Amino acid sequence: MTFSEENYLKTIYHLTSVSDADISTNAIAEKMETKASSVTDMLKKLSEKDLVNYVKYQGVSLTDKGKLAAKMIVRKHRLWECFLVEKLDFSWDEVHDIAEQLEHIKSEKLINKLDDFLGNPTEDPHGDPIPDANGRIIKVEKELLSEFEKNQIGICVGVKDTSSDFLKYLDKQEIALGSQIEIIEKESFDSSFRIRVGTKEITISNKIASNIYIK
Amino acid sequence: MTFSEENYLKTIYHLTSVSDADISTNAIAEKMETKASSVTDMLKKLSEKDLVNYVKYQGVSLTDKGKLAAKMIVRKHRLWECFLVEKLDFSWDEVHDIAEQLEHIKSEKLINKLDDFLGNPTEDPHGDPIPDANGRIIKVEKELLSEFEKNQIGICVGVKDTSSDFLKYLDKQEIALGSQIEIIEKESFDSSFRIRVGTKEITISNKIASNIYIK
DNA sequence: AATTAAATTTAGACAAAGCTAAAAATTATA
DNA sequence: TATAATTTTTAGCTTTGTCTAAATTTAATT
Ligand SMILES: [Mn+2]
Ligand SMILES: [Mn+2]
Ligand SMILES: [Mn+2]
Ligand SMILES: [Mn+2]
Repeated sequence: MTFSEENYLKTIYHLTSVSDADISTNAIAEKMETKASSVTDMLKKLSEKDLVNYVKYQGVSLTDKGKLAAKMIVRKHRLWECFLVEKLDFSWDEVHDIAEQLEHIKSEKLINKLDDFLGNPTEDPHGDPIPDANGRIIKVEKELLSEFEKNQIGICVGVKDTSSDFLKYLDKQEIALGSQIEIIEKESFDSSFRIRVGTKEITISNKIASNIYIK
Repeated sequence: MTFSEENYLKTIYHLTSVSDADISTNAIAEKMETKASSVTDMLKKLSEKDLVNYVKYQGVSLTDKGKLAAKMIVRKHRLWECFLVEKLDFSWDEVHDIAEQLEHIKSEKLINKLDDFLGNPTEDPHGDPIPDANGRIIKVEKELLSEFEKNQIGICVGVKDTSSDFLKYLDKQEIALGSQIEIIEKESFDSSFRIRVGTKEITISNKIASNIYIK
């Protein structure tokens, strides 16, 4: 399997996890910053290899084989992110791009040994679940901070947007995985929030609140 | 720089370290298990990028820029081999192929942090030197066991052949880096050796002896 | 020095993965 | 429902890295 094929599978997998319905050519093209015509070419190839169910003009979905392959790539990506943060002391906003490369290293033995070396983590540095060697995922209940109401208290357990910019913003506000967050006020006009993080009180926009997962 | 370009540079670098003279197209083709015509194409491209000095029909050598690039790839290869052996508990005969993939990961920060994490090793699991971040190499004096004479004693500090087969043979004979080796007898007929490794006495062929480095 | 052999390069082809522009199918709208 | 807009596919071209077969250059041998 080529890097490119792996990247398409991963993208389809991620798009599937939000929409459930078949994925459109354009959706893939947009997410991968490529052209629809290139996507069509690749879908034919992946279909030929029984990794996706593809019907012309009707969108695409992963086969069982394709889904497992995608999960294994996600597993590698997230385990390498753990390694970078926990062993090499990278910050959580620096690891994604490097993991994008490392996820394509081919060696089952390597990834399983890495998994053990890291103590078989179930979540990556952004709170996303890590599939095990069989593709099984432990799903954790979590809600967006934006869905919370006044006086509710929760723990930050993940982020929806994992861009470096957003993560750096959270660092600045001292919001990290494990931080306790209390809703002091919810402004009805713009749905912004007044929250308490640790000892500090801050105001965050609704856009920020809808990218933080709370439990 | 593409994977392929990096592999050519590395190959030229390794061939240079044994012969010193300009490297022939055929020598590169043989080592890379590719065709001479493919090599010619690539040499033109590398020359265009000032990574090699290439004169048609006259062979090729690395420029300073090319040599530094090659050393950085070797640095990554050997540091990853250390990681695999020391942290993930791979044996020395399993790591080369995985390192062939890992050496192409692009991130200076990653490799320097990995270097620190490993305690800045100067040698890889096969006794080969690891260039530092500036490309400097600490050369260690070493001689082939085959050059040794009766009654001499030395320590195994490296291997010339790093194939899995040879390394497994050494494992079987309980020869490892750091093993003390004493020449008991050198057979004049076939230049084979009777040696003592630790408490055991064994006989090895000249071919074996000329792939073990001793200090 | 002439001829033969070996090494090297060139020419032309191919697969992978991308692109643009045009055609076709689907969906939305008047 | 007919037309317009959007989405998707096809056709044809490009780059990278490879190959085979033919041509050229260099080296070796009579
Ligand atoms: Mn990531
Ligand atoms: Mn992540
Ligand atoms: Mn190696
Ligand atoms: Mn090595």
